[in-house]
Amino acid sequence: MPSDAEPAPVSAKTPVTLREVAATAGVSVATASKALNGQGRMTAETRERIRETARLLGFRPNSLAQSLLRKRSFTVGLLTNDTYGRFSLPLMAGVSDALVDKGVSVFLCNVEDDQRLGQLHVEAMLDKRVDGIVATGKRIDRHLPVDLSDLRIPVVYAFTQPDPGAVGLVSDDAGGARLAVEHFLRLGRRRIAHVSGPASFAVVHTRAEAYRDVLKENGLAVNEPLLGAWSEGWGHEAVAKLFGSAGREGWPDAVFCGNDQIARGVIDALRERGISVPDDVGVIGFDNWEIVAEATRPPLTSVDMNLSTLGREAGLALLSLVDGQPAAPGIRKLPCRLVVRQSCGSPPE
Amino acid sequence: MPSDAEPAPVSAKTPVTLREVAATAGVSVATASKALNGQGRMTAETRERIRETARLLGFRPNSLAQSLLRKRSFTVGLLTNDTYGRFSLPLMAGVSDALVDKGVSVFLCNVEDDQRLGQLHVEAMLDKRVDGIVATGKRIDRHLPVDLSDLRIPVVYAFTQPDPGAVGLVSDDAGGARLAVEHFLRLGRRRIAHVSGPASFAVVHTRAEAYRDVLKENGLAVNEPLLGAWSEGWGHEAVAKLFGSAGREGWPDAVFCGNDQIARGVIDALRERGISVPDDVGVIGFDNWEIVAEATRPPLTSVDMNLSTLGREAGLALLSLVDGQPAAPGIRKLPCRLVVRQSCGSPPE
DNA sequence: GCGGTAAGAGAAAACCTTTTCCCAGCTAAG
DNA sequence: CTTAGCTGGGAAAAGGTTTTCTCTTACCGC
Repeated sequence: MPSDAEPAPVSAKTPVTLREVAATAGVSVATASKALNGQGRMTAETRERIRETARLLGFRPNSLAQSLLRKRSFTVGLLTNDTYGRFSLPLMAGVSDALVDKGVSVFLCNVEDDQRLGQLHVEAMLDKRVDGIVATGKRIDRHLPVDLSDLRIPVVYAFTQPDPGAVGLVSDDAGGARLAVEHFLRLGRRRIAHVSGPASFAVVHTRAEAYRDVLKENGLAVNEPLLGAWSEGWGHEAVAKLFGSAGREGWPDAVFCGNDQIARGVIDALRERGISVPDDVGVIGFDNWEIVAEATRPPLTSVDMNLSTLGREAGLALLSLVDGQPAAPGIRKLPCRLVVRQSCGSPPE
Repeated sequence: MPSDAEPAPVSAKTPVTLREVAATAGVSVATASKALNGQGRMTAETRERIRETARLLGFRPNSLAQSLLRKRSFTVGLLTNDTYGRFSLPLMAGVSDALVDKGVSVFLCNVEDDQRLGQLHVEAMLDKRVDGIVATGKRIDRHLPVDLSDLRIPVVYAFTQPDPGAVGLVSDDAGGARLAVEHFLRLGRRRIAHVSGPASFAVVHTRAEAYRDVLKENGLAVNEPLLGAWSEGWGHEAVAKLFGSAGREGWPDAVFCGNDQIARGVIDALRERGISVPDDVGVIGFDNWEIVAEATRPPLTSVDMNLSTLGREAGLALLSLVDGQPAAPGIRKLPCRLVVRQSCGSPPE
């Protein structure tokens, strides 16, 4: 059979089964299976011949059959209530990236804040025998609208409130805030204000606390943080409060903002008042939302929560749990990083 | 056995099989299967007894086994190269929403622009026997870095360039642009400018064409569209070009922008020049990116591409393809809608 | 030449469900 | 009483793979 090197029919109309490979190679399915998996004992030639046959036929094992037998589906579920938000995006991508290399696929499950939807998705995942679940959300201090506490499969929580005794990963918000305030200090700024979001968010207090701590540690006066909304509008208002009164000498020379939108509002408001950023006042944001941070004038220095890494770590943690490695329960905090742009000025040489 | 109504052990440590249900109910697995699926013939009591047993035991059929037999996995893949972007988000959510009700789960596959990653994901999906694939991207005029043209499963393209002869869904950009320009006309504006993104994008030309058409149809002068970047910065520059020269009488009284970021730049730049929006100039954006549109001062009227609906339609189209309904190949355009805020003023009573 | 051993390969069970076919028992008609 | 027809339910195959067990053959040392 002088066949010219025919390419593997990678997209044959009907999938080729192990049975066919075995028949073509003239062996039993058992032998074929072992040859392809590197199991069992056989002559090197036999093994190679079978492998070659499989390659030629474009054989790909049916995952469903494998999963059924191995009790391992190489599939995990990703539960989120923030499908439209920007936090879960890098997180989801991180999870997916970490897992695709190991042959694990990810089910995307958007539950909004709907109990029924959550139940529906969890049941669908369980039926499909996912190996584990990553639960993620838009707020560190809120639960997803589903109960994952008593499942027979491992669950990892990322950027959402974990059940007690579970494995959780969150960003180190306190550390992130520290990064920002200490950056200001290194640049010689001393009158540092903090403008943040609503008091109902846990991160607002975590960051505010860290802000106070750093100032105290350095013997500086602590201004009570201004809490409001996560919006540009609040940034404008906050500037009015901070820079409205009295003489220049009472004004802050730095504003640490709870997110990038507030920071944007602050920068715009300062410009409208003729106050220069970064010459008169330095500004740092939080989230490092590039599309905002790069559009402010000047571009905004901001704290990045490394959500993509967080997702990646969550994926890996889940995987090792699935493999039976016992993971230390509790919340693990992953460091943030400061992305320096031009809203703080340069350090004195 | 006076058992108190014990709740179904919904999360038993090991899944209950049909075999166990059958044994408990004292029938064969065949009968049990038929009872639960409403197939076969048996006394109503038998059927009910089996169902009750299954409920009590918390039986849930193993999807893997079902899929293997039925050759239908109730699983589809969602391929995207825009995991970080905001276009695919609502789209993905739409797809997922449309399918979860039918018991279909969605694999999230982020391929970036990486051929290898694309190949990897497609093979993983094929191995897992997905019933079909939705391909989506960040640009209507670009291909994903994978070849889906010769798969044995149906593929639907949404918001990305489809292969010839395939089913594709995109937003009606021309219609969207029309919506914007005609809105201006209804408000009595006559000197309408168009500021858009880079010429390398197909949508830029589609929208510009529609812009010209509407003006011509109404016997108005057509200003050549200003093409630049998708950024706020370009919005500022464009304002300098449009409003820098000559006397007020040459200025536009409306600017239709290619996206919301440009629109934001335009609005900010106009304010800095003391030109009032909407009194002197109306502004309309494109994309209806709420976080931007609601932060402009005044809030931005914008064209929404209904991406969520697009995703939903794509999901449903794929499903009917999977069910063997032949779908008309070619590109289907879904209408946009205009979301009116305050950047254009009110219509004359 | 014989017992022992190891290599090479296959048969069959297992995973869990669905579906087709068949059987036993009963009723009613002839 | 025989036969046809129906009813309720079970046996078994199918789906594709992995794995354990078993079998055959050949080789080695004595």
